[in-house]
Amino acid sequence: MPTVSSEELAAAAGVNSAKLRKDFSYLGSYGTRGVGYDVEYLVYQISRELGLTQDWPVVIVGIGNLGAALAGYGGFASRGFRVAGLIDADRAMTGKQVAGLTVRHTDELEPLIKESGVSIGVIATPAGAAQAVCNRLVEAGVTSILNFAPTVLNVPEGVDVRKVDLSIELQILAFHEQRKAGEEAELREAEAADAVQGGKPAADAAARPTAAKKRTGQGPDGDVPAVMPA
Amino acid sequence: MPTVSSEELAAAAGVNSAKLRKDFSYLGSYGTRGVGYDVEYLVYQISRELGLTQDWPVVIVGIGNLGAALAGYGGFASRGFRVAGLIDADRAMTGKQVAGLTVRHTDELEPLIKESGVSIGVIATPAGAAQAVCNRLVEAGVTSILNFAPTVLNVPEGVDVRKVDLSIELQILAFHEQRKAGEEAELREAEAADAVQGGKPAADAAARPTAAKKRTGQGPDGDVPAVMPA
DNA sequence: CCATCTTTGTGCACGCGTTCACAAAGGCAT
DNA sequence: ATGCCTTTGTGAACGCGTGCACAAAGATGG
Ligand SMILES: NC(=O)c1ccc[n+]([C@@H]2O[C@H](COP(=O)([O-])OP(=O)(O)OC[C@H]3O[C@@H](n4cnc5c(N)ncnc54)[C@H](O)[C@@H]3O)[C@@H](O)[C@H]2O)c1
Ligand SMILES: NC(=O)c1ccc[n+]([C@@H]2O[C@H](COP(=O)([O-])OP(=O)(O)OC[C@H]3O[C@@H](n4cnc5c(N)ncnc54)[C@H](O)[C@@H]3O)[C@@H](O)[C@H]2O)c1
Repeated sequence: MPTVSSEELAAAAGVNSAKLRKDFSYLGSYGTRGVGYDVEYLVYQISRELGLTQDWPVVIVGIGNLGAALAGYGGFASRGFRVAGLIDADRAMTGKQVAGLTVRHTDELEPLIKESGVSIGVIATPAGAAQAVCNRLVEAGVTSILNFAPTVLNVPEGVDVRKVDLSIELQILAFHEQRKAGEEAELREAEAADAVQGGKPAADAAARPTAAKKRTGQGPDGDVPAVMPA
Repeated sequence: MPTVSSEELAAAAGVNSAKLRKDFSYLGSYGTRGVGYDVEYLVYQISRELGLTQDWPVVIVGIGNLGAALAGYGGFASRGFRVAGLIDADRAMTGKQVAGLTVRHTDELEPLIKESGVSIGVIATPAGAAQAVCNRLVEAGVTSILNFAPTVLNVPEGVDVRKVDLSIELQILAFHEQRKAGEEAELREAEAADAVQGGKPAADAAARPTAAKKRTGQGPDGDVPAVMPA
């Protein structure tokens, strides 16, 4: 398959083809009208733009359950990331082999960063230690941080932080789950109310009516979730 | 601290106070003008709205490095999530204790979900197995899925999927990192160009001029990242 | 060489989330 | 009781991303 059209790519990615073309247009005009995009060339251009053609050394701090899993994760290497070092404060951990790498003590954090030219740090320590670790990383020259600890990190301007909070991910799912349950209950209510005509409940459920529209005064304080955007 | 103002909360969270008030208003009018919000009451209302007052049983499928870390993570229980069961396809894993729970074989997936009333599933299997696992989860009644495998899952309508892709998180950081480097380089160029007057480089850097504005024709194909929104 | 057909690149409009700004509400001191 | 001061709740405006629709471009066949 030497070329692809924006339509095909959009269908595969589940997005609008116009959006996809507009996004590509920011990278330049790499397509050929009437034909589509040259796959190989496009992959290269996107890779280059995303920085995948570079080698990014990364340091992981906090080699506990999560840190160890991350250290051994093969999916990083394939995207151009290389684990340059593993750091832990626990002396018992120091020197141990994790995923083929030797765990080094926190004391060696700064020299490691400077020697390896690390600019991306991953924090997988307990929440209490995260800010202190963050400060040391930034001080040593790290300008991008991926934070797994459930804390908001304060960093100087010019430093990027991305936070991955798995509890919040689950909470978001639970929130929608609760809403789904509430909608269903309300639907059943409505069904029972006008049970005169034999409606098509399945079709109604699929049509997703804007249920729970207004706070229905049924509980003392409204046990049904309020309506908010998205 | 019995009450807080929207201004205080907004500062702590790093958002606009008007946005925060408008968000709260979707839950109802729980504030008192001239005073602020009653902390205890607000916490309860938000918890209830988010579904934190409920108990959410969760099943984790794929007890490898990541799955085991998740199983042992204490941060879930504190938000109302309870690991109802651990599932793995590897017979060697079956029966083993992980984080105080016994790993059960994939055969027991359906009965586990039905017995425990699980509606949220976590997929931590290799990418190749993810879709099959997803299908079985959905078939058994799970309507929310947290997916760690680097694959796009196809699910029927009414099922929510959230995907956590750690490689993409790193890629986003690397992308900004690359852009920062490009901006700096361009800044140094500009500095060298009008080095006639002794400017204040530090202040300039802080002001973050919209550098890299247009594709500067310096490389054969532009080695500087293009400009795109956000 | 011209006509036709496909697909790109993009101007424009729409919709939604965010922010501004202010009237209304309530506490509190006099 | 009255007036002042603080803070909420929200209408209106703004900005930005998304999607529509189409002209321009280029390939392809006659
Ligand atoms: N395990 C999970 O699945 C999971 C999920 C979501 C979030 N998290 C978060 O990730 C972080 C780590 O989780 P975990 O389960 O791996 O915890 P863990 O206790 O297993 O590991 C923490 C590690 O950090 C090390 N450490 C402590 N202080 C340090 C410091 N100042 N410098 C360097 N290393 C230090 C400890 O020695 C330990 O090895 C926690 O903040 C946790 O909330 C974990
Ligand atoms: N380890 C990480 O830090 C990390 C980071 C990002 C993403 N991921 C992704 O998470 C997934 C798991 O990663 P891992 O490092 O834990 O891998 P792993 O190989 O250590 O664990 C995978 C586990 O899944 C089990 N499994 C395989 N097929 C199964 C099936 N059909 N049903 C049930 N269980 C099955 C295996 O027996 C194994 O125990 C992968 O998709 C990986 O790409 C992992």
